[in-house]
Amino acid sequence: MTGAQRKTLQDIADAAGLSKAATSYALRGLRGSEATQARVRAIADELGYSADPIARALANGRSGNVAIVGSLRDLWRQGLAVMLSEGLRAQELSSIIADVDGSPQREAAVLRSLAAQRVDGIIALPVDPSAEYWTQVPEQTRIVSIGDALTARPESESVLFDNEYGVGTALQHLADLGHRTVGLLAPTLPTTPGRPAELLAQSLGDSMGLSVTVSSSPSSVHGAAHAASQLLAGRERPTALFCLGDSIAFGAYRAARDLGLQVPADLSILGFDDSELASLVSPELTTFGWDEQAIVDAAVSALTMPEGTGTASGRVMFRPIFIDRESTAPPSTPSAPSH
Amino acid sequence: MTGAQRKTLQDIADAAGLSKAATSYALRGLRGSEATQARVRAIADELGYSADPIARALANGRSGNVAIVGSLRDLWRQGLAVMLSEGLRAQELSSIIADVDGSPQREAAVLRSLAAQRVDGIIALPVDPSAEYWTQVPEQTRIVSIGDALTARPESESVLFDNEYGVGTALQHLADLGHRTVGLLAPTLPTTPGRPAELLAQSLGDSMGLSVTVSSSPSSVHGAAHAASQLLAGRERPTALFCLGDSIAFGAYRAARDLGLQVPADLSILGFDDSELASLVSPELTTFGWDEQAIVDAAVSALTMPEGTGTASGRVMFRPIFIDRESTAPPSTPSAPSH
DNA sequence: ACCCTGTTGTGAACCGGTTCAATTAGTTAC
DNA sequence: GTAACTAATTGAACCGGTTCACAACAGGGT
Repeated sequence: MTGAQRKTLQDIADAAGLSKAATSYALRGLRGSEATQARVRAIADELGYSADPIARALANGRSGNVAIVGSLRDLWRQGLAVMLSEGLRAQELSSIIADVDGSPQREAAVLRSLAAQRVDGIIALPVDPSAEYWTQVPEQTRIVSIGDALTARPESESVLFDNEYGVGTALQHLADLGHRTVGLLAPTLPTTPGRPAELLAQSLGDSMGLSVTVSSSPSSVHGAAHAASQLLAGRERPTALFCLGDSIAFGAYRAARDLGLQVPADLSILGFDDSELASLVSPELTTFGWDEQAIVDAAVSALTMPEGTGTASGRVMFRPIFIDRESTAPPSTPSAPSH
Repeated sequence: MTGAQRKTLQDIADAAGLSKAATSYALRGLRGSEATQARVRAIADELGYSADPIARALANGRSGNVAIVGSLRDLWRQGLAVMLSEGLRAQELSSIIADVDGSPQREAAVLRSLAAQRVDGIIALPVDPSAEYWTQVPEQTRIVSIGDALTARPESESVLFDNEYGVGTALQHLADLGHRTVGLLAPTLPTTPGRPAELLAQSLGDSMGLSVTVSSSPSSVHGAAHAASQLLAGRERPTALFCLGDSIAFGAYRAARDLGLQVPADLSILGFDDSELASLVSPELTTFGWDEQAIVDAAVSALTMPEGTGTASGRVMFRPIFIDRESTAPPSTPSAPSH
């Protein structure tokens, strides 16, 4: 039934008694009288015409598809990737999702292969934001990075997270509850030198009189459980755990359960990146959420925005939203003075 | 630094002292002597040439990108979508992910808009597999559907799930434990008439002497909690709940907790679609898992496979894998005879 | 009338590949 | 030595749009 041949620009031109050129201009409203434009437009959608994106892409040099690259291991990023793809689709852009699985080597490789694909934009959830390889992609390919700015590419735009605010409120919350020693579980991000969040936590903790022990953990529930139990097995057991990622927090729950610790009575757990499951586990996880849709919109519009519009600095910052649920409480034993 | 202009086919031709045509053939190994082919190939990658996918697409009429459409609400499908996108990328195919959010109307609309995009393949996780609108997409666009075959498009290939086996093992497991009345929570899928799983459960349950009450539930944790508590509030409270989807199962946990029921002592819960979180909740969820990678590979190869290769029927079937954890147990009170 | 400017419309070239039909070179056969 | 056939190579057309440079024509001003 769908046997009708695709209509081409020439078909419309013929039907309108105009040249290809005039028709092309008219359809895009670039030239010709109002009357002609309307007439051509009418004919076009009467015949069910729509321009072939491929031909158009070839002619004007842009492919119309962008890549979403980064480490998509955890649920949060995975969801974000899907939302981004959706958001781009709304702008008539196709997307390629490339999971680099947490490895800078793969990230570099993917970037290289992307060059051949002629993507005309990249949204990155960078594994290694300070890597040099980000300069390998041609300058005219716009890059928007989410989470961290690309140090090697200062002209690229970024959507940042206000970690200072997040870490600050988290530690303040714990300090207010009376905790004195807290453990911080940060995701393992290979090569990235100087993780801002950890450093922030150390200095902010200091100023609040908290002793913060930092430990890194894979983003998987199992890996995190392992990392958490090691942290809890230390001689000065922290009374609260601040987990940079809900998956890690879930791992911490498991570790607590394995060690026979009650949450939040014996151990407070604080998450990050509110997931749908956060309110499911028992006790419900106190965590930080994001306005994901806003983040996606910001990233998409940063990518599609004409040159240098928007914020002067080329960066937008989002604040996490504190969601106080049930997994934090004052420490049961007032943090003993050393031993 | 990356200032070098893109190499075009003509550049290679010049460097090799051949015509554009000869070069094109040689690069693809379609014509010319072995020697020439090798030489051209060498020159090409010495100059760092790679064919522009857009120009190629225009010339041979296929766009090289496929769409992944369907309801991507739950974590499982979301993860699958990302894996599919990855799998397609490995075959040099870009993908467009379109979430239709569970609405057949949106599904129809998305399909319509996809036609304009000239996708040359679709992988569907159909909301309404029996809808007529699947015939709207041109026949030459290959469709692979996952989960349900498209009744309106018998020629399309499908990757199916062996529900009979899954439901059978699930009910058998519950029957063996001594349960007599079980509730089935199936996801709400609007318009889909005659949900096979429900029917299956009814008849299989009959043959095992089980009384199965079917109820539908949204796939979100909250919605499911609501649906579950309604089911549990019925006068003949089931002693076990079989949830078609882990998210629903998590909702059931929450409902049980709200009602003060112990899992699995007072209520057994059985999930479906093993998620990473299944082993996290307490007690760990007994559920069914899938070999997702195999499913993805099957779908991708069904899409890329040349005409009519593969299974004669055009369908592959996967069996869920039973994962026995902690959330099922014999019913505490032997299922009372009515009241 | 005449020049100037501004708008509408046009043919042709172009984007970067693929493919057809025709030409040229290279073998083998008699 | 030449007919006969196969393999290598090529120019030109094509895919379906966009864009440039220029022609045709309108109205305004003096």
